[in-house]
Amino acid sequence: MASTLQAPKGIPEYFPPESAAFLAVRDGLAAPARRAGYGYIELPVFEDTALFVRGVGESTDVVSKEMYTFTDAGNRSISLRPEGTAGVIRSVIEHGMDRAALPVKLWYAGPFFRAERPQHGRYRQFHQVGVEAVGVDDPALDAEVIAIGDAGFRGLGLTRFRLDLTSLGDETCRPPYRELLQRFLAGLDIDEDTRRRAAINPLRVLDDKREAVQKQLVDAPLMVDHLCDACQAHYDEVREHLRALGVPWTEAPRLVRGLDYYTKTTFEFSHPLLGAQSGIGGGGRYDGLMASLGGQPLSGIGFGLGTDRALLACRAEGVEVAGTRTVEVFSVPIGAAAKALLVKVTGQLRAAGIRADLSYGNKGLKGAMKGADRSGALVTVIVGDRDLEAGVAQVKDMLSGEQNAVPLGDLVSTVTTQLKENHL
RNA sequence: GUGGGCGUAGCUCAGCUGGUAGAGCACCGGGUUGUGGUCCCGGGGGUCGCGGGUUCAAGCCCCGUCGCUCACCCCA
Repeated sequence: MASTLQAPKGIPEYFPPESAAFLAVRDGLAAPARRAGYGYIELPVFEDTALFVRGVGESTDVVSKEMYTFTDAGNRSISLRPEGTAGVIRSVIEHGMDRAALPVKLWYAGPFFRAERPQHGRYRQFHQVGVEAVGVDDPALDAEVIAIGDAGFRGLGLTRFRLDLTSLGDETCRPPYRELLQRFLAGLDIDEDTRRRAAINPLRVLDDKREAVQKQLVDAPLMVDHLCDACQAHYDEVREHLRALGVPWTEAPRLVRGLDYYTKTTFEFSHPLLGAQSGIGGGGRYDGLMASLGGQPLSGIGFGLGTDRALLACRAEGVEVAGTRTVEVFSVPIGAAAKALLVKVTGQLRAAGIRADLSYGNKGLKGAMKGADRSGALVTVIVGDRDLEAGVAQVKDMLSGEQNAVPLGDLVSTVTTQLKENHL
């Protein structure tokens, strides 16, 4: 704080001990996807700006104002990735993944960047865990993706999140609905800004937060009442599978997405304890994206889950996501000869798969024991000249306080068994 | 991008109507020259976010700025 150098605005940093929870959340969110046969994909953090422009379209100020865009040394326009789907689809097309067995099922995790004004749960660098299932337009796959998201949050111990679900129709039924909605909105008493939105992205008006606007929208036509037969059947089947999978949801006919390429199934996970930025994940099916990026006209479905917000949700619910104990055995040397020995022993313990640490800095015994205590170790190994002469080490159980002399030759095996017997 | 609140030790915060900084926790050391977690004693730590202004005097008042925060906006 006294330093003049600080992290860029709006970027959360995770460091010990809290960073353990971040890792646990990230891995916990990804676990269900891995169990469901999704393969990991590692993508660039920046891409050709055109990828996002084409993917997102120019409908809102998302592209113009909220992307980190710069020109590189080769005079290329580059943007830090603001989301994951476009990059995944680009990679699928570029490497011909869609020419093998379908669906292509992928998961990813990493940082994303948006130049927004920060607030609780909204950061300029944030993290998402996402999946994409490309190439098969099967309602059962929609249900799988949604169930994976649900399982991710549930696996963390979260119980208070909700899942909103709806269908946005497709190229057959959405255009006529859109016109119908626009005609309805034209008759309302709304301000200039909203009128402009109604022209560009009428569905967005449906989730306007202002009560005065919402009051006028009670009789607004809803997409779910105007689905074509194919979309209706698709949506019905998704819900059937979700029921079978035991995933609870809420019908949310006013749930919208900002982008045109979203079709049919659309969903969002949110958490009531997070304030204004309550969305912890969301996704849906996209029919138009792949073709618009130059690939085959294949459908896909995916989601992005917010790692940072999921972590905030865990805190808000009081869910403990990561164990605090990082070390099992802590070694305390008294004197140089003992240190030389315990450096070696610590290496042997680690090689045996035990989390081991030792007291550095030639601390006094008392200080070193404090370090042992703080490390959370279950067992402490203490060695001084007296022990070296006798050919033993003192092995202390930190919970009971019991301490025994163990022949140096048996040290690693004794510690191993003691850990197993007492604490596993 | 717009508006409100906040910014004092590593952390959480106190500091009355302006009189040149405190607590708890944490950290280090001692009580216990080979033993932690409790207790007692002591210690190190602060350009009071930063810059400017008002004043004899600013942590406190004013302006700007950076950051955090809550909301708007937006939300791929």
